[in-house]
Parts: sequence; structure tokens; C-alpha cells
Amino acid sequence: MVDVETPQSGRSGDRQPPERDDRARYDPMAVEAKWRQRWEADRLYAVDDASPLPKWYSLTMYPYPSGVLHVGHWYAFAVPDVYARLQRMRGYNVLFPMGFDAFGLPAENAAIRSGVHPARSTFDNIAQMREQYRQMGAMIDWSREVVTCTPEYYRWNQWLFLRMLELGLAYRANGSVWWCPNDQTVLANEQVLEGNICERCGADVYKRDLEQWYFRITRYVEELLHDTDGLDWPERVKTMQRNWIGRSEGARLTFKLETGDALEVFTTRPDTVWGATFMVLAPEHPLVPSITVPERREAVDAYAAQARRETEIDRQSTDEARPKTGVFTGTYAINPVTDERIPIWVADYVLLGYGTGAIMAVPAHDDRDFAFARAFDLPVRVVIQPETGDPLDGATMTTAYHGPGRLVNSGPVDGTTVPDGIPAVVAWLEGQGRGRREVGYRLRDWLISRQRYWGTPIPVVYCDGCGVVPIPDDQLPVVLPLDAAFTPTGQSPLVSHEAFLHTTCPSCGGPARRETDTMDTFVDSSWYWFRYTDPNNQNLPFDPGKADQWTPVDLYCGGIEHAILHLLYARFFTKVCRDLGLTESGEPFRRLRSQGMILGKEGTKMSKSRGTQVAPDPLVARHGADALRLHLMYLGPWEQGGSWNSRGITGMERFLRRAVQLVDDVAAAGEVVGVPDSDGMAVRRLTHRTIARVTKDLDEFQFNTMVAALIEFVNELTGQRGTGGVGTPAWREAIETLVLLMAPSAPFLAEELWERLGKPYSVHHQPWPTADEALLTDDTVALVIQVNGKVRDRLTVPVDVSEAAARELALASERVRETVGGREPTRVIYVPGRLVNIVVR
RNA sequence: GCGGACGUGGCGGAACGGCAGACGCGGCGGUCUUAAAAACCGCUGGGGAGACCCGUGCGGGUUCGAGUCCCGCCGUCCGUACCA
Repeated sequence: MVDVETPQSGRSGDRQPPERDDRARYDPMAVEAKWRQRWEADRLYAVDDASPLPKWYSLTMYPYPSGVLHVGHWYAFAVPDVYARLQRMRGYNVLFPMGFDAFGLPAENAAIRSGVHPARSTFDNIAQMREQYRQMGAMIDWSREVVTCTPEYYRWNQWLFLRMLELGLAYRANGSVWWCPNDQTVLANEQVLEGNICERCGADVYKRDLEQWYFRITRYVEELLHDTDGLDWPERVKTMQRNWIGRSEGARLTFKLETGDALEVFTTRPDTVWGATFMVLAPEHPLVPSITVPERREAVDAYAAQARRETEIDRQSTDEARPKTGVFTGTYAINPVTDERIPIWVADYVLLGYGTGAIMAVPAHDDRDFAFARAFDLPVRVVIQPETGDPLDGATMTTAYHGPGRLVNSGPVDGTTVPDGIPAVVAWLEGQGRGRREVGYRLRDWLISRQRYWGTPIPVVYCDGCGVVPIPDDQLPVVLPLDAAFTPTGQSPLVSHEAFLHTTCPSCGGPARRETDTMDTFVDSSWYWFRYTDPNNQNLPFDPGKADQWTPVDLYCGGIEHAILHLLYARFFTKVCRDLGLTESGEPFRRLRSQGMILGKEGTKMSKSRGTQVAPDPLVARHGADALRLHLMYLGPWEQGGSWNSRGITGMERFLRRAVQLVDDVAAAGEVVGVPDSDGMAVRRLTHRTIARVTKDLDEFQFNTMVAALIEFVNELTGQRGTGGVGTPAWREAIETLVLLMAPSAPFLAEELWERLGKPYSVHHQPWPTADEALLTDDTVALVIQVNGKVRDRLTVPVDVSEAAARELALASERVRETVGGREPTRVIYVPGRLVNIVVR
């Protein structure tokens, strides 16, 4: 690729003078310890709010302090560190903070098993992990560290809760909620997987009726939905958020019942109401007991009980088309447009949690309703006829029809086209007072109460005289007592802590009982990045000025598993903080990148319990943190992840040793005078092309190919060590550039080599090299010559070769003439500077 | 079922519609060594003595030219799951 003579002799005898043991030249442990100490003594990574440089906020999801780091943590943190370092060398004032998501069930569950208090184990784990992050060489300003289980932090959870209470964004309500019998707590809807699996522990969960605290995230639902459009996030994450919000346009219709009750339903197909031949209620629907006629009561009760049990046990069996089940209540409703009597059934395919928990069933045009109607022999009335093909017949059709067509059997709206005419039908229904347009959402309010110990106490008291009374701001924090008995009982452990439980009412001074539930730990992570901007504030969660100086976060990196929950809650909190005047922007994270997962041996997730985690420490001890960082980058595309494999790390070590040799050559040669001149053009081209490649790859998060570019650079230079170029200014430029390009990826060794080159401390304060455009192209290019699309020759031609000259050269090629024979080319394709394709017959 | 991503040597993976397999690991051969390790040099998709031929899951298509674009399959992974 570079037209420099390379010695092909391959003899090593005439190389350099005999070298000392390579270990003496590059001992990773010694180099890394040396610079780690120096950087910490100098506070090299301290972030200055007053810096005049433009800001760059690089955030990586803070870890749960589970004990020790595994290579997955390195993957998640060391790689974004590379980008943060690049931005710093580019002249940004970079904030790259770190903290710990320190409340939560694992510590508490471990405490129940081992008897070690969660506070103790959490802080021990944090100390150990902090030390491991130091080993990694990450650019962390530890003075900004946030630990969410400290009163200094969770006090502001409480403060924010009180503000939300004032705004009606926090409220208490009775409802049917998911309960995990293993963790002995309620869960948010978002924490229930596959219908009934606890996200935390995998146990089967079920519904209980409890009075709980909620955050009214639904108040922001439209904004949350619309604002996703403008985010530079992976498309699939945005799609997952939109699907979770689940907006659907439709109408709310009221059906009168023969009992005198009214039954509201939500439908996305109000145009099909003339085809509604029965209704279905969820088994848990509150009207079920009162509308069931006495002779049907036994059957309905039995069905409801069975449905509830099935929800408890397993509803995963929904993969195959589960046969529809249900029972008739004995009661009829009146179809509001046809005035017909239609039966009301109870069936578990209608969910209480969506819409109104009741539906009008239109079997001709809905698959589920169709299956139900056929199973129970209910009438199927076609109200949409397709405009082509055979007309549908409700008696004989075998699947529901949801295609386009015209409304039939629909009285005043007969002939309306579907779907284009639906708005007209809805307008007619509204005009008749028989329904109204409504937008439905899947998203529901966020249940934040947890009956567990290791979390933020909810700052309210219950007073017999005053009711629910918020704790005044000046009495915050409500401190979590450390001497509670935290064995789970189904109630918060704080219930049995007398000193905590009994207090006085802040309003009337009388006796009062504290709220003993704690907050979902997702509250902690919903605003932590703001706290990094002002970690010691005693008066507010954070200063609005400081927050707006740094946020929105420019680049947020983390696991794809947080695509819905954490990111949605964080966006919600940001909008609340904006409305509280704490920040200006309504979105927290401008750009999001998700790393793939590093899988353990059998291609499975690394798990502590199964012992499949790979520890970084022995690898660091043996190969160095720099080699491990490079190895992780080199495994494959970062956003894709992959299986862990420690074999390749030796290749990274070899690369680093070759770089050391190149630098030591130059260091030994001493200072070179003069500027790079035309004698070193080939080396200079190589250097600048490498700058361009490395920079582009870093910006595109292509860390694997970035490392490949560095390796190729070193290999190329190593191949030329024996030539006379070593002492030239161009060579010196190449070596210095190499060290600069290595600085983000291999921060320890780059610092060491920079010093050996006699350059001023620190390499991490140097500007990132810029590629000279003029050096990115060669004088000559290799022109590919094809015949009928197959490569037949390669010619070296001037870069600005004319088309005519290129064609002529191509046709003159010996190899081309052999292939073409005597045939006359029918066509010649020319791609400037790249290729000639000669087409014959 | 629905939605998305992916399928390339022994392995991890590269390739603006234009030289398939960059780079690394592993393997083979060599230099140095009493020896080994390390380091260094060379080779390493398959077939063929060779010119060449065949090769990016399978089958079609578009194009001068397809790993790349289009259509239809097969397989793997991820998300989601009766959302009215």
C-alpha cells in the first residue's frame, strides 16, 4: 500500500544490536502502577466547571455494586472511556463521572442469607470496585462520585417526591398490583416479564389488591412519545419505547346494560360497532359480580377463580393459539347503534389492565373475537365488505377480515370506505352522543412503593387527625435506620422498627405513623446524572446553572437491557425537573449507544451465581490493563457484543511491545532537527492516512477496526525499521503520532512512551492529531482491470490518469489481451481512479 | 404469531455496488537457542503441476459488475406477545 522499499531479506541477524529482554522494556505492571500514582497525585482527571473549553458530557450507566467487576464491566466502561479521552484531546472539557447504584434487592437478599448488613456489604463492594476501576485506567473524576444509598443522595429522592406530591404527580391509590412472593414486594408493571415472571428473581408473580404510591408518568405520555423522534438513539431502542407507550387512536363507547349499569369500552375500530354481537369483560372486572345473574353465578365465580389461578401459575403457554375460554354472565347489553340485545360474557382474553377491561366483540373483523364466537357459537355479522372478490358471509367465513372495503349493515354510515372513512364514522358517533374519540395508551402510571428495607424511605406520615402528611423539607432526610431487622415478612421491615415507625405529625404535633415502604430503586437512577454536575449541593438536588452547563448528556452508553425501564423513567424525571425549574432541557440523553453483551463460555450470560463471570484482574496482572482494553475493543463491533475469549489478548500485547520498540529506537536516536520533507513522503502518507482512519473509526464507534488501523501502522513501521528512514523527521512524526493515537486506547503505555520520547507531560493533554488532507491520496493508484467483471490485471497509474489513457492502458494489458482474444469490446466501464471493466460479448 | 438484527476461512471478524477474507488468534515452516519459551521472518479459504477454476446459508432477479440491492425460502439470535 505504500511504495517504500521494504527489505525482503527477512534476515534478522543484520538488524539492531542485541536487545535486552523485552520484559525489561515493557513491564505493564510497573508502567501502569507508575502512571496511576502520578495521575492521582496530579488530579489529572479532575473536571473544572470554570473551564472555558466547550463541554462534553460522556456518561456510562453506573453499576450495581455487586462485588467484583467482571470483563463485562470493562466492556461497558473502558470502551466509552476511550471515546471520552478522544473528546478531551480534541479540546473539550469532558465530564466522565462514576457512581454506584447502591440500593436494591440483591444486597438485601444476600444479607438475609449471610447476616451481613447490606450497608456493610455495599460499601465493601464499592471500595473493591472503585479500586478495580482505577486499574482500568478510566478517566474518572472520583470527587464527583455518587452513591445512591447515602442519605446525602437519597434525601433528594425524598425532596423530589415531595415536589411531585405537590404537583399531583405522586399519588396514593388502591389497585391490583403485581406481587412477588419470593422477594415479598410489589413490582412495577415493567418489572413483570412474560406475563408473570419477576424480573429480579424469576419467581412467578401474581396480583394483589394493595394501596400503593404511584408516579403519574402518564401525564407526560404524549411528550414522551413525540420527543423520541428527535433523539440520536439506536432505532430499535426508540421503537421499544414507542411500543411500550403503545398509543392507539380509537373511541370510547358506552353500552347500557339491562341491569341499568353502563359499560364503557375502548375500541380502535369504532366503525365496526354495528357488527358488535356480544361483549366481553375481564374476569377481574369490578362489574362482574353485580351483573352476573344468580343461576350463572357459580359458573362465573369458578371461571374467575380459575383465570386468576392461571395468571398465577403460567400464562406463557400463549405461544400456540390458546383455545378461547369464557362463560356467559346471563346479562345483556344494548348495542348503542343497533339497539339489539347482545350477551355479556367473561373471558380471560380481555385484560383488566388495558383500556376499560371490557370490549365490544366484533367477531367478523377481529381474530380473537372471531375465535371466541366460533368456540361458543355466537353470531358473526359482517359489516365490512371488500370491494373485490367474493362477498363475506358471517356464517361461513373461517377467519376475521381486517382489510379495506365498505361498511354494510351499518345503517346511516353504510357505504363509508374503510379505513379512509373511519374519521367520518367517528364524527357521526360523536354527533349522536353515542361515543367520543379517545386515544388509548399501554403505558400506565409507575408504581414506586416497595415493601423492602434497602431503599429510600417515602417521606410521609399518617396522622389520625390530618391524614397523609408530607415531611417538611427542613426535616429531610428521613433516614433509613441501620438497625432494622430486615427479614422479609410481606411488610416492610421498617414496620417492626418502633423508633422509626412512631413519630409526631409535622402538622398537628400529635402521634403519627411513618410510611414504611421504600421507593423503587429506579427512582435513584432517574436523575443521578444531574447530581454528578453538583455532587455536594446541600440545598437542592443540583444547581440549575450547573446542570444546564453540562446536560443534556452528550453521549450515554449502557446495556440494551435498559432500553425501556430506566431510559423511560429518566426521561420522565427530566421533564419533571424541567417543570420544577431545575433544568431547561426536557430530554436527558442526546445520543445513546448500547454495547452488546459479553457472553461467557457456553455462549451464555455471565452470571455470578453460575460462576461464569470472567475476572479481569488476573488478565491485568499478566498482560496489563492496556492490553485488556485493546482486546475488548478488538473482540468485534462494540454494539454487537460477543463471546468472551481470552486467547487473542496476546496479540494485543505483541502489538504494544512492537510500539515500545519503535519508540525506543527513536528515543535512542535522540532529537531530530528539521521538518518532515519530501524524502519521507511515503511515511508521512502512512501516518496521515492512519490518523484519518483511527479518527473516523472512533467517531463511528468502530473500535475493532480502529485497533486494526493502529496495528497495521505499527506493523508497517516495524517492517521499515531496518531502512534509513528511522532517523528522519517524517519518522519521528510517525512515532509521535502513533503514541498520540494510542493515548485513548492504551492510556498507560502511551503516557510512558510519550515520556520516553522526551515530550512534556501529559500525553493526555495533547491535542488530537489532524490528518493533512493533501497526504491522504497517493501520486499513483492501483487500477483494477476487469474483463466481464473478473479481475485480470492491476496497473499502477498516476492518480489523475485520464479516462482515455486508462482505457488504452487496460486494453494494452497482456493479460487482458489473452482473455479478450480477438473479440471486440462491446463496452468499457471506467470508474475514475479505481477500475476499468472491459465487456466482451 | 408479530417486529428487528444477523448468516463470510479452523476461530473472532474486515470489506463507499468495484481486488472477498483487512487485522488478530490459532496452525505450519524457518532464524536465534544446548533446549524450551519469548522475539523475529515467511506461508496459511478450497481445488489444480500450472494457466486457471470454485467459493460470502439456499433458490431466483436487477446490474458491465452483487457478500453488499430486490423477491422467495432455510437457519440463528434478540425483542414482544390475546393491547381491543
